[in-house]
Amino acid sequence: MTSRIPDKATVDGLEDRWNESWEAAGTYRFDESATREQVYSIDTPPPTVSGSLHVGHVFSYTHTDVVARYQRMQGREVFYPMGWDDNGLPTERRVQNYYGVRCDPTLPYVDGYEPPFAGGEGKSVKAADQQPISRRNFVELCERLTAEDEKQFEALWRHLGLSVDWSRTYQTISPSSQAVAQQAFLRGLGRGECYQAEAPTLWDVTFRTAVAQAELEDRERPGAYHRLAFEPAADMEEATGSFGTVWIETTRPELLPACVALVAHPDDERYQGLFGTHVRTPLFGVEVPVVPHHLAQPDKGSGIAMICTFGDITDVTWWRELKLPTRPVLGWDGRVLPEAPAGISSPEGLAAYGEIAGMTVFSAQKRIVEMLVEQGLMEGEPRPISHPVKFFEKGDKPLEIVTTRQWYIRNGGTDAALNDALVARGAELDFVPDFMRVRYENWVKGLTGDWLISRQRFFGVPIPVWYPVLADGSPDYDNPIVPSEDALPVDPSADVPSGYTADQRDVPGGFTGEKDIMDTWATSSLTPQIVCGWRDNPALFAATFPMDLRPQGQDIIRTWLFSTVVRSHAEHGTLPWKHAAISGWILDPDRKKMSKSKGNVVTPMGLLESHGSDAVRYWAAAARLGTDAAFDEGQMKIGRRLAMKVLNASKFVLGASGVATAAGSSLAEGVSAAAAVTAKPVTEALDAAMLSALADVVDAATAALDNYDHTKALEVAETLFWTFCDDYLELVKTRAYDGAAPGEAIDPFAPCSEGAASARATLVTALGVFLRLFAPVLPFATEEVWSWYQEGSVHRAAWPVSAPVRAAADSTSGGAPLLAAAGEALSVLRKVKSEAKVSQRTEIESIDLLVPEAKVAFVRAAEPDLLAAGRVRTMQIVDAVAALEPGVDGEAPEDGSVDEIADPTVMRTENAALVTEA
RNA sequence: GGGCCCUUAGCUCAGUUGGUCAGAGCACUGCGUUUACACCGCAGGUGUCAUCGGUUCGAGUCCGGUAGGGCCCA
Repeated sequence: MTSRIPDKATVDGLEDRWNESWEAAGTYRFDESATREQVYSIDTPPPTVSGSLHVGHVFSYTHTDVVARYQRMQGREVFYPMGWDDNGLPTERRVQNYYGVRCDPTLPYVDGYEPPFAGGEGKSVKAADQQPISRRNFVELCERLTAEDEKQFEALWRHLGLSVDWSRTYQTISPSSQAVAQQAFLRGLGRGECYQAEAPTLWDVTFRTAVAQAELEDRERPGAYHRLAFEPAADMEEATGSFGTVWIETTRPELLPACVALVAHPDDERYQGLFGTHVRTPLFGVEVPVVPHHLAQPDKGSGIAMICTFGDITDVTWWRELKLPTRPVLGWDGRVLPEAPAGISSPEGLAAYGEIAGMTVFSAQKRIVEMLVEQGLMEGEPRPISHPVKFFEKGDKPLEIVTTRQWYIRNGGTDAALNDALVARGAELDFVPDFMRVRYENWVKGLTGDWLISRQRFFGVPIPVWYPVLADGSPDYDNPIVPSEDALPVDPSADVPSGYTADQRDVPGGFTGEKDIMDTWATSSLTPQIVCGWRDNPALFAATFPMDLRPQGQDIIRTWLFSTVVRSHAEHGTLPWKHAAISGWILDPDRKKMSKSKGNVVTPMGLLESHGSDAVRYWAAAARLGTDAAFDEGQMKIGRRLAMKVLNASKFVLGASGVATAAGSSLAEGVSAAAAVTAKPVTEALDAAMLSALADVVDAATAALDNYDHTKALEVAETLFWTFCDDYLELVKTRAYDGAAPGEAIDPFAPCSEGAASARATLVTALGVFLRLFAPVLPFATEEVWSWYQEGSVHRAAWPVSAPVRAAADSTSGGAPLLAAAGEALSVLRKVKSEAKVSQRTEIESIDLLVPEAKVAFVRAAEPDLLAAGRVRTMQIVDAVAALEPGVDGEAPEDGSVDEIADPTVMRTENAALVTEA
């Protein structure tokens, strides 16, 4: 072998070598001068850097990379940036635990602050042990940690071989991302899509922030029904005469002071006479009406329930639709408010309230129950149940509902026309696989309110408004002061609005800054605008937007995908992308969704290092979009075997064709040798059949990839490649060597027999096609081979087209069936030796090959190659059907095979005479 | 409670519009020191296509029911 081509091929170590080379050559650099028609743009999901990457990420990002590499080879200029989602609550929590700190916005900034420790990963630090620091110090720590995380993420992605343009990374917290988020917000404010409202809001008491509908999840939690006595008020006694105590059942007796009504189903006969009359709440003695509403469930508890402001979202619906008063009792810390709500006025009521004021929900419930029991207002013991309770998906305490001023974006939750328009956008989008569209539609049609975007947190994009401070010192929320777009990004808590001076902050007649930040989705819903340069690079924006592809997980269709559609629809009146490719989950071998803990045991970098990146990519590419896949290291081993096979088969092809000899002197020689070899005519039927089959595969793989079906593309290429290695190479080996002795270097420019030239042309042509077909999935092994005898990168080479391959093959018909028939014949010749338990090198003195009639011509066409590959001296090819007729083949089977079980559609042998070694 | 996906060989999965669709690979067994490859090659058999009905000349394939698994939403 030459020095260029290693004596012993290996897939190990290719990652670092080629990553350096690609970086140096700018192989994946995006050319900004490209036009929209030339560009293929991908809206890659920015991973949350505060989490860790797991095998699921490797899986889905590989899918996207296969698309990127394919499109690049198709000649598109691929716009494939990578972002980091470092904005938001997950980062805050990680910083708290990693550095043992907590943000206290009232504290001053400390220059040169160093946290108590670093690296407290994994364990959570109790709030009491966290050092309180200023907001600016806290944000600096967030930035410091995310920068570290981002380095590690990039290293992993590079090792995996993602062909992103690493000069185009972005962060969702960067100033330019903030500016985009703020500009989009201000545009929305101008159009009325962004608005603020004082309304009941789902509230996480741990994080003390509002939470959006999309961030909710139900969790089954134990609770208990408490049966409480409501005494009739005067009007009820009058109306009903004898109606006594009304018993209701509730899981939240602590909300009794917030009770504003009782509700029953309008058709519930038990309570017909009560509607419109009043009862008095136990302990607090507040008169509340009994009202009918269809959402009341007659079969739950006693069929009549108390409405509190607010116990759950049904309470909110009742409160709104029935226009009930507001009597909140919980504050944003999750504790009972110090002051009793309006309505409680009796000394007994106020005294009872005093007993629970300031308590947590848990303690308040306990105390209320004690009081109810003492006064005989509760019947029996609490009845334990298990019921679904709303949680913030990242929280661990049940959500409360608190009335606060918040910012919203219209998303069709309150506007039927907008809802229809957004459903129509979903119909316009090409979901891969198509059934994922249903998830989008279900979500959009089921929205019950607009998108709440304000968060009472610290690390995020500030809502870019100020408010005038009125003479009484209160903010004038109705008249926000906005910055100009060219001043963005702004931090209203630090920056001063134009027309004001810093000393006017928070004083009457002055201004006050909005303290809330935006939810992280309010920024990440703008990834197309961020990466495409909407704000600051109009030429780039024109060349890349609307984008071609949004790859993402199915779990965030309702959040990321939908919110991106909402923003693009509002700002640009278009879809943000044409296609949405949805990857499935990785499942444990026991078919459960891969858990975080298990995902961490198998670290992605460990996998890549032990199997090789190409092997792991193969495993990922072998799973279809939208389909859950098993975590299967066996599949990675197969991928590794394929990559090894690519290297070894390539070594053979280049050696037997003589290209390796030329490449040994210089790459340029190798290139011209490959050109010279492939320029020779393909004269042999078997060679033509190989190329014809290959042309079919090129067409099938191309069609599959155009359809985002990387699995099919890989499968067809892989199947033919194994036929190429196992059968075709073996068949033409002898012919291609053209009499060269073992180890003898073949001169690719020297004259050779027509048959050898035909074989060599086919081998080198096929190799070039296979390498390019595999390049998107196995970028390292294919690039390695490409470098042995071709200039430039295989990843910038043109995707193969079938026409020239087919043209080279058209001298003889036969195609794939001929190749298959020759392979089958080779197989039965091998079987003779395998069953005789002798080496495949053993020669066959003579043999009869019984061939189904339809294949006879094919086998004859490949006869010389079969004789050579099978080491057969004389072979009689016989029609298998005719052979069944006694005497037609001239003799009875001598080897004892029985004709009556023979199937004339199956190729087989008879009368084999092996040469016994002396 | 509603929606979506899945159930094919021991395992992981293909099976386009109903008609060679009963398939691949892995695993397993046997053989083999081949002028690419031991991180290898060759040769082997394995299935009531979850289940029950229906449509059809014909059903893994289309329709309905049931059971199990997964996910999403109430």
